[in-house]
Amino acid sequence: MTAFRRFNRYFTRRIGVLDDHYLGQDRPLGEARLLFEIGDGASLRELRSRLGLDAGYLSRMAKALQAQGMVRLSAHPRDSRLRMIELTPAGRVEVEEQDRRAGAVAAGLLEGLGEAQRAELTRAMATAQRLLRLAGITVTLVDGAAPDALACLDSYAADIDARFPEGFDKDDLVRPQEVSGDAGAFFVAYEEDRPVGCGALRRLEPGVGEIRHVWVHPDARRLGLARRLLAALEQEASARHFTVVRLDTHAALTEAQAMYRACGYTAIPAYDDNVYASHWFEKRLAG
Amino acid sequence: MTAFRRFNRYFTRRIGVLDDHYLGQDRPLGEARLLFEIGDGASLRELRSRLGLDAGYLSRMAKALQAQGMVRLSAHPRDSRLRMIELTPAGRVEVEEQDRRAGAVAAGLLEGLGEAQRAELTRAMATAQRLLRLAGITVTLVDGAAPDALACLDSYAADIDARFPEGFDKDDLVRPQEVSGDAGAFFVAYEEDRPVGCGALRRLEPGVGEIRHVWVHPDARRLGLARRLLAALEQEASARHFTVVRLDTHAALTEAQAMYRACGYTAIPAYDDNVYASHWFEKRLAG
DNA sequence: ATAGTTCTTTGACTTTAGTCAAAGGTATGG
DNA sequence: CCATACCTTTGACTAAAGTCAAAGAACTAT
Repeated sequence: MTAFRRFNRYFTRRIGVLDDHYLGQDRPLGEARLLFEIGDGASLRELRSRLGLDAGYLSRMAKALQAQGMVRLSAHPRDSRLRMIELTPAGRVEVEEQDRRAGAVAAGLLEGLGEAQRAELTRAMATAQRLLRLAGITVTLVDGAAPDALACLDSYAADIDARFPEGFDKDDLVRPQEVSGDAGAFFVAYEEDRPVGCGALRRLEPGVGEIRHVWVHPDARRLGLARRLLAALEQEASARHFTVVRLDTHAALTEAQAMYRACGYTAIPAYDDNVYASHWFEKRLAG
Repeated sequence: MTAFRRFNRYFTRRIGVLDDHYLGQDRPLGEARLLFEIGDGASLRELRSRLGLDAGYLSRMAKALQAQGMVRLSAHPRDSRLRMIELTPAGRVEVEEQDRRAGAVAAGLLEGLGEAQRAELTRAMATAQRLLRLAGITVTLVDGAAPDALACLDSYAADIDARFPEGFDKDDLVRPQEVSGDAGAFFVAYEEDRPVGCGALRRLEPGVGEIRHVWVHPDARRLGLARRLLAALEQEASARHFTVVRLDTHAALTEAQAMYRACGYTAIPAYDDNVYASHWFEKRLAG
C-alpha cells in the first residue's frame, strides 16, 4: 500500500509532468487532449463523458479547433441533437505530431537501459496494468432484462457464433425472466461504466444452480475477470442455498474448460441435452 | 516501447487524474503541491527548481500559505538572499490530512484485488520504479576537483568510516589530480541533477588502470547503479588503452566483492599494501 | 570596493480551465 | 400531438495558473 503510493508519486512526477508538457506544445493542454481523444470520430456527448468536461467548455473548445481547421463538425445522421466531431487531414497530422513527440520523450527516458532491462520493465508494467485494470472492474447484480445485460448477451452470442463450427442460435440464450428475481441472477462486469463481461445463474432443480453465459469482452480478457465473475455467481448460488452448481461447455472453448477445472469444477455426465455442450462440470459449494 | 506508452497513458488517466482531485480538496492544486513538497523545510529556490515554478508565482503562493498560517518564512541563516519555508503545526496537520485522503483513494482503488494480487502488483511496481529510476540516472565524466566529485568522495569516506571496524582516514582518498586529465578519470552519477554515486580510475602502471571509490548513495542502492559506474570506468580504461584494470576491496564489503565477481573480475594476489584491503581483483579488458 | 550575479518581491498583465444558467432545436413515450 | 427529456450553444462569470519585467537586497569574485 505504501509501495503503491510511492510508485504513484514517483511515476506522476516523472512521467505525468512530462506528458503534460509535450502534449500541449503549441496549444492548450485541454485542446490537445481533446484532439487526441477524438480518434476516428466521436460525438461530443461521448467525449464529454470520456473526458468529464462541462458541456459549454467542450462546445467552445470544439469551435476553437474547428476555427483552426483541425476538426470538422457535423450532425449525427440519425439523431440531430448529437454533434459528431472528426479530424480533418490537418488535425490528423497534428495528432501524429503529438504522438511522435511523445514517442521521442519516451525513447529518451529509456535510453539508459539495456535490452534486458527494457524487457523487464515492459513485463513489470504489463503486470501492473493488468492488475490495475482488474482492480477497477466491478461486478454488479443487474436485472436479466436490463439493457446492459441484453447487450452483453448479444455480444456473447455473436462471439460464440463465430467460434462454434456449427454457429450459435440466439434463441438458445437464457430468457431474462430465468435469471431475474427468484428464478436466478445476472451479473455484469463494468470497467468505468462500460459493460465488459457477464454471467448468469439460474435454478436447475431444488438445491442445484446452473451457471451460463460466462463471457468477457475481448478487450478485457487475460485479466482474470472470468474468475471474478465465477466467484460472484458461486457466492450468489450459496446465498440462495444451492449446494451444487453445474455448467456445460462447448468443445471449442478449451481455455474455459481449463479455467473451470482450476476453479474446482469436476467433470460429470451430461445433465442436459444442450446441443452445443461437449463437457459437463459441477462444483459442490461450501457453506 | 509501445507497451511503455500504453502504460503511461493508462496510468496517468487512471491515477494522475485522481491525484489532482483529491490533493486540492479545499485549496488550489498549486498550493497543495507546494505544501506537500516543503516536507521538513526547504528554501524557496530549491522548491522553485524542484517544481519548476516561476519565481513570482512561487513568492505569491508562499505568501498566501503564510497568511493562512500553514507555513513560516524566514531568512537563511548564512545567505540572507534565500528564504527558508517550513510548515507550522497547522501546516503539518494539513499535509497529514492530504496524505490520509490520498491513502483512502489508493485503498479504494485496490479493494477489488485479493491479497496475492496486491502483492503481485506491489512487486511489479517496485520493479518498474527501480528500472525507471535507473533509466533516469546519467553517469558523467567530471574533473576530479569538481565540487560534486569532492562531495561524493566526502560521503563515500563517511560511509565506509562507519562500516569499517577500524574506521577510515580521509587522507587515503585519491587526490583530485590523480583522477583528472591524463592521469585518470572521475565519474559522477546524477539523478535529476543530484549526485548519487561516483567512481574513480587512475593509472597504476603502463597499460594497467586501477578502479577506486566506487560508491552509490544509500538512496540509490539496489538499482544496479554500481554496475553502470563500473561499466563506464571500464570503457574509459579501454579508451585509454589499458589492457587490465585492478581494484582492491575491504573484507567488510561483501556485496561489493560479489558484484565484482559477477562482473568478470577474478581474485589476484595483493598488488599494493593498502591497509584497508583484504581482497584484490583484476579484469582483462577486451579490445 | 566594485561589478556582476543571485534570489526574492511586486505590479501588471494574459491565458487556461472551469462553472452556471438560460435558451433553442431534437427526439421519444404515451 | 404533447409533455418531457436530451444535447448543444451562448453569454456572463470566476478562479487558478502562469508570464514578464523592474527593482531592491545580499552575496561573490576579483
